[in-house]
Amino acid sequence: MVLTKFGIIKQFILNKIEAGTWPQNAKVPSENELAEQFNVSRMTARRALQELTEQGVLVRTQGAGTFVATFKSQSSLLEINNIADEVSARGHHHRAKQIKLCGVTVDDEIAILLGCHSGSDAFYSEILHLENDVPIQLEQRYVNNKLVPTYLEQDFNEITPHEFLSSVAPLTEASHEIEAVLAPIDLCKHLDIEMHQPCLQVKRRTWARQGVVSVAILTSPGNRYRLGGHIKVSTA
Amino acid sequence: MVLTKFGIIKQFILNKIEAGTWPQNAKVPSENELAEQFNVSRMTARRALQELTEQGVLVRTQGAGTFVATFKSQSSLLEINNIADEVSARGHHHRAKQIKLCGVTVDDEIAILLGCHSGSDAFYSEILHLENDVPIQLEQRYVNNKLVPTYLEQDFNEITPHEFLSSVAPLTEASHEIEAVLAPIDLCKHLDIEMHQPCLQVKRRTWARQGVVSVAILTSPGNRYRLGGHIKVSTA
DNA sequence: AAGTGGTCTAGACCACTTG
DNA sequence: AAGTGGTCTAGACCACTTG
Repeated sequence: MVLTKFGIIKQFILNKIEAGTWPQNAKVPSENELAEQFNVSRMTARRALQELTEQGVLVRTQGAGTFVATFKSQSSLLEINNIADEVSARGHHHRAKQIKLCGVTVDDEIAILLGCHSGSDAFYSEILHLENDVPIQLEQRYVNNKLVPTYLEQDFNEITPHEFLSSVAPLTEASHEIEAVLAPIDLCKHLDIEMHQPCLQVKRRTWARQGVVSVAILTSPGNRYRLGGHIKVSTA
Repeated sequence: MVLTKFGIIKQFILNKIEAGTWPQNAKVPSENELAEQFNVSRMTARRALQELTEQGVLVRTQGAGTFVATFKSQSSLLEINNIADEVSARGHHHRAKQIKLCGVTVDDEIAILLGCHSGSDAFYSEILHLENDVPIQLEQRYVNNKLVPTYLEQDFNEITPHEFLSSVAPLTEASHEIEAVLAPIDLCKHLDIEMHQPCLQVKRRTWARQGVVSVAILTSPGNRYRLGGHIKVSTA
């Protein structure tokens, strides 16, 4: 892995904050100071500060400077994938049932999301998650077969795709879309619900360093599952 | 409002997508093409493409090009409240219609959420948000009458509750619960949907420094609204 | 081989905040 | 007045994908 210059500067800043050297509201070096210190152009130093600001780690004010944010915005969205832990945390029993595990030819939509070509091959898994033996989520997942060549050799009754993927290609990024939908009839059967029952559907794309690892479509009956989150806004 | 050059290019691209000229998966002009067309440097054209990619509007692949994304991220969780800005960002027209604005006696559930006693008084507003005159969200909001005594004097056809509340009691924290539900019949009427239509419902509690400011119940037709988000894990 | 996006430079001018 | 962040330029080299 080749490190970028702005990545090195980001890590430097994160380390200082992590170590407590720069506490909340502390002023961090200016673009010019970082540029000189790391012997890079101002634009490169700027990019490091900019990305940490977008991540909610820093707060910037024109004319005044760049500061460590007061609260770090946290999101439980990152943990959406980890339904096994979530169920366990409620003191309930989690079980996963592998419905499908195979290779597929990807269509246009999935190809773009996975960052591969339409018509190329990928792996596909379909897993039903149960909480105390009640179905709470159907996980349909397309996996990049180049990044995870051993995916089809797993037994997803024993380990969740999320756990397995985390072990071979640690998550670095994720994006989600959350929608309310009516599930198609085959999904209704798996989830043991009526067709008119609203479902929460999360489409999630996950990245590792090497690129897009997988695209998951998570469908849950509206009356058995909800998402929650708590966010603290960085304030001055 | 001073427009930036990259802002003009972003708007140009959004308009093309909006108009259907560039459908999903369509290739958009390259950095060099945009730079020439708008007579700007490549870095400026790049920034427009980059920001739209971060917003989930575009997808980029090195060597291949930039494409219109299949899933459009519509809203990040932090900005759930700010539906007016969100609609404007899509280049659409936002309008709000005040349906109710009154005092109420709170029941047990709302009392707990608002941090007051059951049977005490609070303010209540009901506002319908429209995007290009199509209803996209019904906002039911209970407001702490001690922290915001002037709430009933506002005209929420002119200013959104979020804008008003932000001006008098800046947001410091928020929590959400997201669910898929079937809307009760009166909500269906306001939203102009059939009763069997699944809806995305967000219950949001917001804090200012002084305490809980308000509890909002945001209900949107599943086919007209979705939530999106992108998270980066801190990495080098 | 040509085109694309990813990173980076060394400058510039500006609006803004601070002492 | 000096420093800061915000925007922008006109170049450069690279890794990667496509024909």
